[in-house]
Amino acid sequence: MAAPSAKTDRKKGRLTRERVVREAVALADAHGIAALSMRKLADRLGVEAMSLYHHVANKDAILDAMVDFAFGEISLPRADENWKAAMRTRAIAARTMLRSHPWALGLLDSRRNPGPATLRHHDAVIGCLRANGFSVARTAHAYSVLDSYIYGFVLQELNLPFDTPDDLAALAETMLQHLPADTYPHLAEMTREHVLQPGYAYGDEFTVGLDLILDGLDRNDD
Amino acid sequence: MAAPSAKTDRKKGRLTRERVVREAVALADAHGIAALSMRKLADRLGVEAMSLYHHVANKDAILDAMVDFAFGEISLPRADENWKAAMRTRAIAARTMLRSHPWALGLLDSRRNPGPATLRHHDAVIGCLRANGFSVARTAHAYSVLDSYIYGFVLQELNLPFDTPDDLAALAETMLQHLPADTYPHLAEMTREHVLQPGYAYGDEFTVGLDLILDGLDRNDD
DNA sequence: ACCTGAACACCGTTCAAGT
DNA sequence: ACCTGAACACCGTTCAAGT
Repeated sequence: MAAPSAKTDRKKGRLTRERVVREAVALADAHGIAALSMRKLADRLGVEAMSLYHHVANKDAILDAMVDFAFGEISLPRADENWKAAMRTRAIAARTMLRSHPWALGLLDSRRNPGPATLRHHDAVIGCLRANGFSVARTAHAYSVLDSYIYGFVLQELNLPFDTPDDLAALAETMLQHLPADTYPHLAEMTREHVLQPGYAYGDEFTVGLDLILDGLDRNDD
Repeated sequence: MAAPSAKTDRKKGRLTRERVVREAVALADAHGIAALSMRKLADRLGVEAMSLYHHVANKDAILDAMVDFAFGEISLPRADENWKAAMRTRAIAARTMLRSHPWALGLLDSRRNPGPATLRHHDAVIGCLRANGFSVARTAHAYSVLDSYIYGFVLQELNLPFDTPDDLAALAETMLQHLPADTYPHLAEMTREHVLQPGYAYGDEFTVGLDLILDGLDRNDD
Protein backbone atom coordinates (compact mmCIF):
# COMPACT_ATOMS: atom_id res chain seq x y z
CA MET A 1 0.00 0.00 0.00
CA ALA A 2 1.15 3.51 -0.72
CA ALA A 3 2.46 5.65 2.12
CA PRO A 4 -0.09 8.36 2.95
CA SER A 5 0.98 11.49 1.15
CA ALA A 6 1.55 14.60 3.19
CA LYS A 7 -1.53 16.07 1.66
CA THR A 8 -4.03 13.30 2.22
CA ASP A 9 -3.78 13.30 5.99
CA ARG A 10 -3.95 17.09 6.33
CA LYS A 11 -6.99 19.11 7.21
CA LYS A 12 -9.43 19.47 4.37
CA GLY A 13 -11.99 22.15 3.71
CA ARG A 14 -11.67 25.52 2.14
CA LEU A 15 -8.65 27.60 2.86
CA THR A 16 -9.28 30.82 4.76
CA ARG A 17 -7.01 33.53 6.02
CA GLU A 18 -7.88 32.52 9.56
CA ARG A 19 -6.91 28.87 8.97
CA VAL A 20 -3.63 29.98 7.41
CA VAL A 21 -2.74 32.13 10.43
CA ARG A 22 -3.82 29.55 12.99
CA GLU A 23 -1.77 26.85 11.28
CA ALA A 24 1.22 29.19 11.05
CA VAL A 25 1.05 29.73 14.82
CA ALA A 26 0.82 25.99 15.42
CA LEU A 27 3.78 25.29 13.13
CA ALA A 28 5.94 27.99 14.74
CA ASP A 29 4.98 26.84 18.25
CA ALA A 30 5.86 23.26 17.43
CA HIS A 31 8.99 23.61 15.31
CA GLY A 32 10.24 27.16 15.70
CA ILE A 33 9.89 30.19 13.52
CA ALA A 34 12.74 29.02 11.28
CA ALA A 35 10.61 26.05 10.22
CA LEU A 36 7.79 28.32 9.08
CA SER A 37 8.13 28.39 5.31
CA MET A 38 5.36 28.98 2.82
CA ARG A 39 5.94 25.50 1.42
CA LYS A 40 5.77 23.71 4.78
CA LEU A 41 2.77 25.75 5.91
CA ALA A 42 0.92 24.94 2.70
CA ASP A 43 1.73 21.27 3.10
CA ARG A 44 0.19 21.22 6.58
CA LEU A 45 -2.93 22.76 5.09
CA GLY A 46 -3.05 20.25 2.25
CA VAL A 47 -2.41 22.75 -0.54
CA GLU A 48 0.49 24.04 -2.59
CA ALA A 49 2.52 27.05 -1.43
CA MET A 50 1.08 29.25 -4.12
CA SER A 51 -2.46 28.81 -2.89
CA LEU A 52 -1.61 30.75 0.26
CA TYR A 53 -1.17 33.90 -1.78
CA HIS A 54 -4.88 33.94 -2.50
CA HIS A 55 -5.55 34.55 1.19
CA VAL A 56 -2.59 36.59 2.40
CA ALA A 57 -0.52 39.19 0.59
CA ASN A 58 2.79 37.56 1.47
CA LYS A 59 4.70 35.96 4.30
CA ASP A 60 5.04 39.28 6.10
CA ALA A 61 1.27 39.58 6.36
CA ILE A 62 1.19 36.16 8.02
CA LEU A 63 3.79 37.27 10.56
CA ASP A 64 1.78 40.44 11.29
CA ALA A 65 -1.33 38.36 11.88
CA MET A 66 0.54 35.91 14.12
CA VAL A 67 1.69 38.71 16.41
CA ASP A 68 -1.85 40.07 16.62
CA PHE A 69 -3.15 36.57 17.38
CA ALA A 70 -0.64 36.31 20.24
CA PHE A 71 -1.61 39.70 21.70
CA GLY A 72 -5.23 38.56 21.62
CA GLU A 73 -4.35 35.86 24.16
CA ILE A 74 -3.56 38.37 26.91
CA SER A 75 -6.72 39.16 28.83
CA LEU A 76 -7.45 42.86 29.08
CA PRO A 77 -7.17 44.86 32.31
CA ARG A 78 -10.44 46.54 33.29
CA ALA A 79 -10.68 50.25 34.04
CA ASP A 80 -12.34 49.60 37.41
CA GLU A 81 -9.46 47.49 38.72
CA ASN A 82 -6.79 48.79 41.09
CA TRP A 83 -3.91 49.70 38.76
CA LYS A 84 -1.19 47.95 40.71
CA ALA A 85 -2.99 44.60 40.84
CA ALA A 86 -4.15 44.97 37.24
CA MET A 87 -0.66 45.77 35.93
CA ARG A 88 0.84 42.92 37.93
CA THR A 89 -1.69 40.47 36.48
CA ARG A 90 -1.18 41.79 32.96
CA ALA A 91 2.60 41.54 33.25
CA ILE A 92 2.35 37.91 34.31
CA ALA A 93 -0.13 37.14 31.52
CA ALA A 94 2.11 38.84 28.96
CA ARG A 95 5.10 36.83 30.14
CA THR A 96 3.08 33.61 29.93
CA MET A 97 2.02 34.40 26.38
CA LEU A 98 5.55 35.32 25.24
CA ARG A 99 6.92 32.11 26.72
CA SER A 100 4.31 29.93 25.09
CA HIS A 101 4.91 31.53 21.68
CA PRO A 102 8.69 31.98 21.70
CA TRP A 103 8.62 33.38 18.16
CA ALA A 104 6.44 36.35 19.17
CA LEU A 105 9.17 38.42 20.81
CA GLY A 106 11.45 38.06 17.81
CA LEU A 107 8.69 39.10 15.45
CA LEU A 108 7.98 42.32 17.38
CA ASP A 109 11.20 43.64 15.86
CA SER A 110 9.98 43.77 12.36
CA ARG A 111 6.23 44.33 12.71
CA ARG A 112 5.07 47.69 11.46
CA ASN A 113 1.32 47.01 11.33
CA PRO A 114 -0.31 46.50 14.72
CA GLY A 115 -3.54 44.55 14.40
CA PRO A 116 -6.85 45.14 16.18
CA ALA A 117 -6.10 42.85 19.14
CA THR A 118 -2.81 44.67 19.72
CA LEU A 119 -4.48 48.09 19.58
CA ARG A 120 -7.30 46.96 21.87
CA HIS A 121 -4.72 45.66 24.33
CA HIS A 122 -2.77 48.92 24.45
CA ASP A 123 -5.99 50.89 24.75
CA ALA A 124 -7.14 48.83 27.74
CA VAL A 125 -3.82 49.18 29.58
CA ILE A 126 -3.72 52.93 29.09
CA GLY A 127 -7.38 53.16 30.03
CA CYS A 128 -6.84 51.33 33.31
CA LEU A 129 -3.97 53.61 34.35
CA ARG A 130 -5.89 56.77 33.39
CA ALA A 131 -8.96 55.60 35.32
CA ASN A 132 -6.70 55.17 38.36
CA GLY A 133 -5.73 58.82 38.23
CA PHE A 134 -2.48 58.54 36.29
CA SER A 135 -1.70 61.63 34.21
CA VAL A 136 -1.02 61.06 30.52
CA ALA A 137 2.73 61.52 31.10
CA ARG A 138 2.82 59.21 34.11
CA THR A 139 0.87 56.62 32.10
CA ALA A 140 3.50 56.81 29.35
CA HIS A 141 6.30 56.38 31.90
CA ALA A 142 4.57 53.41 33.53
CA TYR A 143 3.77 51.65 30.27
CA SER A 144 7.30 52.12 28.96
CA VAL A 145 9.10 50.79 32.02
CA LEU A 146 6.71 47.86 32.48
CA ASP A 147 6.76 46.67 28.87
CA SER A 148 10.51 47.16 28.58
CA TYR A 149 10.94 45.01 31.67
CA ILE A 150 8.55 42.29 30.51
CA TYR A 151 10.00 42.04 27.01
CA GLY A 152 13.57 42.13 28.21
CA PHE A 153 13.00 39.57 30.94
CA VAL A 154 11.42 37.08 28.55
CA LEU A 155 14.16 37.76 26.00
CA GLN A 156 16.73 36.72 28.59
CA GLU A 157 14.62 33.83 29.81
CA LEU A 158 14.17 32.40 26.32
CA ASN A 159 17.92 32.71 25.75
CA LEU A 160 18.89 30.59 28.70
CA PRO A 161 20.87 27.66 27.34
CA PHE A 162 19.02 25.15 29.49
CA ASP A 163 15.44 24.04 29.93
CA THR A 164 15.35 22.06 33.16
CA PRO A 165 17.11 22.41 36.53
CA ASP A 166 19.14 19.32 35.64
CA ASP A 167 20.33 20.87 32.38
CA LEU A 168 21.22 23.96 34.34
CA ALA A 169 23.23 22.06 36.92
CA ALA A 170 25.11 20.18 34.23
CA LEU A 171 25.83 23.34 32.28
CA ALA A 172 26.95 25.29 35.33
CA GLU A 173 29.34 22.52 36.32
CA THR A 174 30.87 22.48 32.85
CA MET A 175 31.13 26.24 32.88
CA LEU A 176 32.89 26.25 36.22
CA GLN A 177 35.47 23.89 34.80
CA HIS A 178 35.91 25.75 31.52
CA LEU A 179 35.94 29.26 32.94
CA PRO A 180 39.10 29.60 34.94
CA ALA A 181 38.06 31.15 38.24
CA ASP A 182 40.95 33.58 38.10
CA THR A 183 39.81 35.03 34.76
CA TYR A 184 36.14 35.42 35.69
CA PRO A 185 36.15 35.25 39.50
CA HIS A 186 32.80 36.94 40.05
CA LEU A 187 31.03 34.89 37.40
CA ALA A 188 32.44 31.78 39.05
CA GLU A 189 31.25 32.92 42.48
CA MET A 190 27.77 33.73 41.15
CA THR A 191 27.53 30.31 39.52
CA ARG A 192 28.76 28.44 42.58
CA GLU A 193 26.93 30.31 45.32
CA HIS A 194 23.71 31.26 43.57
CA VAL A 195 22.91 29.43 40.34
CA LEU A 196 23.99 26.02 41.60
CA GLN A 197 22.11 26.33 44.92
CA PRO A 198 19.16 23.94 45.25
CA GLY A 199 15.85 25.46 44.22
CA TYR A 200 17.38 28.13 42.01
CA ALA A 201 15.25 29.09 39.00
CA TYR A 202 15.90 32.21 36.96
CA GLY A 203 12.18 32.64 36.37
CA ASP A 204 11.73 33.48 40.05
CA GLU A 205 13.44 36.81 39.39
CA PHE A 206 10.45 37.96 37.35
CA THR A 207 8.22 39.04 40.22
CA VAL A 208 11.18 40.46 42.16
CA GLY A 209 11.95 42.98 39.43
CA LEU A 210 8.27 43.48 38.62
CA ASP A 211 7.40 44.43 42.21
CA LEU A 212 10.43 46.73 42.42
CA ILE A 213 9.10 48.58 39.38
CA LEU A 214 5.47 48.65 40.58
CA ASP A 215 6.58 50.02 43.96
CA GLY A 216 8.66 52.64 42.19
CA LEU A 217 5.65 53.69 40.11
CA ASP A 218 3.51 53.81 43.26
CA ARG A 219 5.97 56.19 44.91
CA ASN A 220 6.37 58.53 41.91
CA ASP A 221 2.77 59.72 41.97
CA ASP A 222 3.60 63.00 40.25
CA MET B 1 35.90 49.59 -20.39
CA ALA B 2 34.58 46.75 -18.30
CA ALA B 3 32.60 47.49 -15.17
CA PRO B 4 34.73 46.70 -12.11
CA SER B 5 33.78 43.26 -10.90
CA ALA B 6 32.53 42.93 -7.37
CA LYS B 7 35.73 41.18 -6.48
CA THR B 8 38.33 43.54 -7.92
CA ASP B 9 37.35 46.52 -5.79
CA ARG B 10 37.09 44.57 -2.55
CA LYS B 11 39.67 44.40 0.20
CA LYS B 12 42.58 42.16 -0.66
CA GLY B 13 44.98 40.31 1.57
CA ARG B 14 44.65 37.01 3.33
CA LEU B 15 41.36 36.06 4.80
CA THR B 16 41.28 35.72 8.57
CA ARG B 17 38.56 34.89 11.02
CA GLU B 18 38.81 38.41 12.39
CA ARG B 19 38.34 40.01 8.96
CA VAL B 20 35.33 37.78 8.31
CA VAL B 21 33.66 38.81 11.57
CA ARG B 22 34.48 42.51 11.18
CA GLU B 23 33.07 42.53 7.65
CA ALA B 24 29.97 40.65 8.80
CA VAL B 25 29.35 43.36 11.41
CA ALA B 26 29.81 46.09 8.80
CA LEU B 27 27.45 44.37 6.38
CA ALA B 28 24.76 43.82 9.02
CA ASP B 29 25.11 47.40 10.30
CA ALA B 30 24.76 48.79 6.79
CA HIS B 31 22.09 46.58 5.26
CA GLY B 32 20.44 44.66 8.07
CA ILE B 33 20.91 41.14 9.34
CA ALA B 34 18.70 39.75 6.57
CA ALA B 35 21.27 40.89 4.01
CA LEU B 36 24.02 38.91 5.73
CA SER B 37 24.43 35.83 3.58
CA MET B 38 27.57 33.78 3.16
CA ARG B 39 27.62 34.66 -0.53
CA LYS B 40 27.30 38.42 -0.02
CA LEU B 41 29.79 38.43 2.83
CA ALA B 42 32.32 36.53 0.73
CA ASP B 43 31.79 38.94 -2.14
CA ARG B 44 32.62 41.91 0.10
CA LEU B 45 35.82 40.13 1.09
CA GLY B 46 36.73 39.36 -2.52
CA VAL B 47 36.41 35.59 -2.22
CA GLU B 48 33.86 32.89 -2.91
CA ALA B 49 31.35 31.83 -0.25
CA MET B 50 33.07 28.52 0.27
CA SER B 51 36.34 30.14 1.31
CA LEU B 52 34.70 31.41 4.48
CA TYR B 53 34.35 27.86 5.74
CA HIS B 54 38.13 27.63 6.11
CA HIS B 55 38.01 30.29 8.81
CA VAL B 56 34.67 29.74 10.55
CA ALA B 57 32.76 26.53 11.20
CA ASN B 58 29.50 27.87 9.75
CA LYS B 59 27.24 30.91 9.72
CA ASP B 60 26.23 30.33 13.32
CA ALA B 61 29.84 30.74 14.45
CA ILE B 62 29.92 34.10 12.66
CA LEU B 63 26.78 35.21 14.49
CA ASP B 64 28.29 34.13 17.83
CA ALA B 65 31.41 36.14 17.11
CA MET B 66 29.39 39.18 16.05
CA VAL B 67 27.55 39.25 19.37
CA ASP B 68 30.81 38.97 21.27
CA PHE B 69 32.28 41.77 19.14
CA ALA B 70 29.31 43.96 20.07
CA PHE B 71 29.65 43.23 23.80
CA GLY B 72 33.29 44.19 23.53
CA GLU B 73 32.23 47.74 22.65
CA ILE B 74 30.66 48.37 26.08
CA SER B 75 33.30 49.75 28.40
CA LEU B 76 33.60 47.83 31.65
CA PRO B 77 32.51 49.20 35.02
CA ARG B 78 35.35 49.30 37.54
CA ALA B 79 35.07 47.74 40.99
CA ASP B 80 36.09 50.99 42.71
CA GLU B 81 33.23 53.01 41.21
CA ASN B 82 30.03 53.86 43.06
CA TRP B 83 27.59 51.18 41.93
CA LYS B 84 24.71 53.51 41.09
CA ALA B 85 26.78 55.76 38.84
CA ALA B 86 28.58 52.78 37.31
CA MET B 87 25.34 50.91 36.53
CA ARG B 88 23.78 54.06 35.08
CA THR B 89 26.78 54.60 32.81
CA ARG B 90 26.84 50.96 31.77
CA ALA B 91 23.12 50.95 30.99
CA ILE B 92 23.50 53.98 28.74
CA ALA B 93 26.54 52.44 27.03
CA ALA B 94 24.68 49.17 26.48
CA ARG B 95 21.72 51.01 24.97
CA THR B 96 24.05 52.95 22.67
CA MET B 97 25.70 49.74 21.49
CA LEU B 98 22.39 47.93 20.92
CA ARG B 99 21.07 50.88 18.92
CA SER B 100 24.17 51.11 16.74
CA HIS B 101 24.08 47.37 15.98
CA PRO B 102 20.33 46.74 15.61
CA TRP B 103 20.96 43.10 14.74
CA ALA B 104 22.59 42.37 18.12
CA LEU B 105 19.40 42.18 20.17
CA GLY B 106 17.79 39.76 17.74
CA LEU B 107 20.85 37.53 17.78
CA LEU B 108 20.85 37.24 21.58
CA ASP B 109 17.87 34.92 21.16
CA SER B 110 19.75 32.17 19.51
CA ARG B 111 23.29 32.50 20.87
CA ARG B 112 24.33 29.65 23.07
CA ASN B 113 28.08 30.31 23.20
CA PRO B 114 29.06 33.49 25.04
CA GLY B 115 32.48 34.70 23.92
CA PRO B 116 35.31 36.10 26.04
CA ALA B 117 34.21 39.76 25.74
CA THR B 118 30.72 38.80 26.89
CA LEU B 119 32.02 36.84 29.87
CA ARG B 120 34.45 39.63 30.81
CA HIS B 121 31.58 42.10 30.66
CA HIS B 122 29.34 40.08 32.97
CA ASP B 123 32.23 39.48 35.34
CA ALA B 124 32.96 43.20 35.60
CA VAL B 125 29.32 44.14 36.28
CA ILE B 126 28.96 41.51 38.99
CA GLY B 127 32.34 42.51 40.41
CA CYS B 128 31.35 46.16 40.71
CA LEU B 129 28.12 45.35 42.55
CA ARG B 130 29.85 42.89 44.91
CA ALA B 131 32.60 45.44 45.66
CA ASN B 132 29.84 47.89 46.62
CA GLY B 133 28.58 45.54 49.28
CA PHE B 134 25.80 43.83 47.32
CA SER B 135 25.12 40.27 48.44
CA VAL B 136 25.24 37.58 45.77
CA ALA B 137 21.42 37.38 45.74
CA ARG B 138 20.96 41.17 45.57
CA THR B 139 23.53 41.27 42.74
CA ALA B 140 21.48 38.71 40.83
CA HIS B 141 18.29 40.73 41.39
CA ALA B 142 19.95 43.95 40.27
CA TYR B 143 21.54 42.47 37.17
CA SER B 144 18.31 40.79 36.12
CA VAL B 145 16.08 43.84 36.44
CA LEU B 146 18.61 46.17 34.81
CA ASP B 147 19.39 43.99 31.80
CA SER B 148 15.74 43.10 31.31
CA TYR B 149 14.91 46.80 31.25
CA ILE B 150 17.76 47.73 28.88
CA TYR B 151 17.04 44.91 26.42
CA GLY B 152 13.31 45.48 26.47
CA PHE B 153 13.60 49.22 26.09
CA VAL B 154 15.85 48.94 23.05
CA LEU B 155 13.61 46.22 21.62
CA GLN B 156 10.68 48.65 21.75
CA GLU B 157 12.78 51.54 20.54
CA LEU B 158 14.06 49.64 17.50
CA ASN B 159 10.48 48.61 16.69
CA LEU B 160 9.16 52.13 16.48
CA PRO B 161 7.78 52.57 12.99
CA PHE B 162 9.43 55.97 12.54
CA ASP B 163 12.96 57.31 12.57
CA THR B 164 12.62 61.07 12.83
CA PRO B 165 10.23 63.41 14.68
CA ASP B 166 8.74 64.31 11.30
CA ASP B 167 8.04 60.66 10.48
CA LEU B 168 6.48 60.32 13.89
CA ALA B 169 4.21 63.33 13.43
CA ALA B 170 3.09 62.09 10.03
CA LEU B 171 2.45 58.60 11.33
CA ALA B 172 0.56 59.77 14.39
CA GLU B 173 -1.68 61.97 12.26
CA THR B 174 -2.50 59.07 9.97
CA MET B 175 -3.12 56.82 12.95
CA LEU B 176 -5.49 59.32 14.51
CA GLN B 177 -7.49 59.33 11.31
CA HIS B 178 -7.47 55.55 10.85
CA LEU B 179 -8.12 54.61 14.46
CA PRO B 180 -11.63 55.68 15.24
CA ALA B 181 -11.41 57.53 18.55
CA ASP B 182 -14.46 55.71 19.87
CA THR B 183 -12.83 52.30 19.38
CA TYR B 184 -9.47 53.19 20.94
CA PRO B 185 -10.21 56.32 22.96
CA HIS B 186 -7.20 56.11 25.29
CA LEU B 187 -4.78 55.37 22.48
CA ALA B 188 -6.15 58.39 20.65
CA GLU B 189 -5.78 60.58 23.73
CA MET B 190 -2.20 59.40 24.32
CA THR B 191 -1.31 60.11 20.71
CA ARG B 192 -2.92 63.55 20.70
CA GLU B 193 -1.85 64.82 24.11
CA HIS B 194 1.54 63.19 24.50
CA VAL B 195 3.13 61.74 21.37
CA LEU B 196 2.17 64.67 19.14
CA GLN B 197 3.32 67.33 21.64
CA PRO B 198 6.38 69.30 20.49
CA GLY B 199 9.66 67.91 21.77
CA TYR B 200 8.31 64.40 22.35
CA ALA B 201 10.88 61.63 21.83
CA TYR B 202 10.33 58.10 23.04
CA GLY B 203 14.04 57.74 23.77
CA ASP B 204 13.67 60.24 26.62
CA GLU B 205 11.80 57.58 28.58
CA PHE B 206 14.99 55.55 28.92
CA THR B 207 16.51 57.44 31.84
CA VAL B 208 13.10 57.87 33.51
CA GLY B 209 12.64 54.13 33.84
CA LEU B 210 16.33 53.53 34.50
CA ASP B 211 16.39 55.93 37.45
CA LEU B 212 13.18 54.45 38.83
CA ILE B 213 14.88 51.04 38.85
CA LEU B 214 18.18 52.32 40.27
CA ASP B 215 16.32 54.11 43.08
CA GLY B 216 14.36 50.93 43.77
CA LEU B 217 17.59 48.94 44.02
CA ASP B 218 19.07 51.59 46.30
CA ARG B 219 16.12 51.25 48.68
CA ASN B 220 16.09 47.43 48.78
CA ASP B 221 19.46 47.11 50.48
CA ASP B 222 18.69 43.72 51.95
C1' DA C 1 -12.81 32.06 -7.88
C1' DC C 2 -9.50 29.25 -6.46
C1' DC C 3 -5.61 26.30 -6.99
C1' DT C 4 -1.19 24.78 -9.26
C1' DG C 5 3.35 23.64 -12.05
C1' DA C 6 7.20 25.53 -13.63
C1' DA C 7 10.36 28.97 -13.19
C1' DC C 8 13.37 32.71 -11.16
C1' DA C 9 16.54 34.42 -8.09
C1' DC C 10 18.00 33.42 -4.04
C1' DC C 11 19.74 30.60 0.55
C1' DG C 12 23.59 27.38 3.69
C1' DT C 13 26.51 23.78 3.13
C1' DT C 14 29.12 19.43 1.10
C1' DC C 15 32.36 17.61 -1.74
C1' DA C 16 35.80 16.78 -4.95
C1' DA C 17 38.92 19.26 -7.48
C1' DG C 18 42.14 22.69 -8.35
C1' DT C 19 46.59 25.72 -6.95
C1' DA D 1 47.05 25.23 3.15
C1' DC D 2 43.86 27.72 1.04
C1' DC D 3 40.46 28.67 -2.40
C1' DT D 4 36.72 27.31 -5.75
C1' DG D 5 32.96 25.29 -9.12
C1' DA D 6 29.33 22.50 -9.27
C1' DA D 7 25.84 20.47 -6.90
C1' DC D 8 22.12 19.56 -3.35
C1' DA D 9 18.26 20.68 -0.87
C1' DC D 10 16.15 24.37 0.32
C1' DC D 11 13.83 29.53 0.32
C1' DG D 12 9.79 33.57 -1.20
C1' DT D 13 7.45 34.97 -4.98
C1' DT D 14 5.87 35.60 -10.20
C1' DC D 15 3.32 34.16 -13.85
C1' DA D 16 0.62 31.77 -17.01
C1' DA D 17 -2.18 27.98 -17.09
C1' DG D 18 -5.50 24.91 -15.50
C1' DT D 19 -10.48 23.75 -13.19
